[in-house]
Amino acid sequence: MMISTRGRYALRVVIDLAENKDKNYIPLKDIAARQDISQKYLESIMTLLSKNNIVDGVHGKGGGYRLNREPNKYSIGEILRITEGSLAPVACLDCNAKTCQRADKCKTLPMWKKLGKTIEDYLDSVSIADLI
Amino acid sequence: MMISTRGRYALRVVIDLAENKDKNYIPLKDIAARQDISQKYLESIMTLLSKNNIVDGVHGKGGGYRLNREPNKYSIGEILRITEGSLAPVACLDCNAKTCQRADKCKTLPMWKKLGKTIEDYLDSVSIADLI
DNA sequence: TCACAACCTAGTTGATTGGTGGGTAAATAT
DNA sequence: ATATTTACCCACCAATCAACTAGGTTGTGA
Repeated sequence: MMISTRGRYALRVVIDLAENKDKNYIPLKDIAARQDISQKYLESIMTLLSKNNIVDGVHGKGGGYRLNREPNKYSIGEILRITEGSLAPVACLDCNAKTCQRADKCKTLPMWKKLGKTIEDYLDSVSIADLI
Repeated sequence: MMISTRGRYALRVVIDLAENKDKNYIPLKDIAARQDISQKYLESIMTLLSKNNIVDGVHGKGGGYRLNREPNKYSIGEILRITEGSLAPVACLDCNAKTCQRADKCKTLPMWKKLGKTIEDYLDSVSIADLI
């Protein structure tokens, strides 16, 4: 299992925001209700998305969240990389992994790298607009 | 992170056995030493591989493990599917997952399916012989 | 019958997942 | 002003899993 609920929920939220981008600033309560996801849990995900400039959040009455780009400007890969931390299929490929001392003679490393690139290429090639 | 040490170690063991397939029945002790992996931990992995007909194991003196096919007859996907249980990138795609009631209207499911197929296709296209 | 090696069962430790609870800060409506 | 609404922040928690470890049992060859 590679992608946890954090990443999957984040995608669903961004899609939800994209589908409602005419009415700007949507309160989290509405999204949580529509998507049937715990509002409290979504909060932590939205903070991540907000801090990483995926959405804009506005406090107070009439506030909520809004996309800051057109849906076709979001790739799935970008959102998942933020919420999942990394898309690497094995620990050895994680950017902040200490380099394995077997790396130079490792028979499997090139295969893992190619797998990783295959995954990233696919996820970067699909946009939120493609999913609506 | 998708592939754990179980799957990665399993691949390294099979590669090790493939590289030493002339001298048949190699004790786990030797493999563990060469690969610098805890012998005890490897035991549980080997039992999996043995039960799933990836290797043949023989008890007693002169015993050990041996591949039961040519290296090019093992795909990476087959070995990982056994050791990891599933290669599905999300829980929704796991074969023994209860089908989500949102599935029919889920905007992301087709994308996950395509990602899953991309991953499986790649891993099934590479054989152990390709890694030696 | 001894040594060797696979196989079996049952822990343990630490991290991660998927949350919950209880606030504070900012913006708007009244 | 004040109440209400909303994002945002911090700490905690239960369950699960990963990655081992310990100790024993069974089968095999010399």
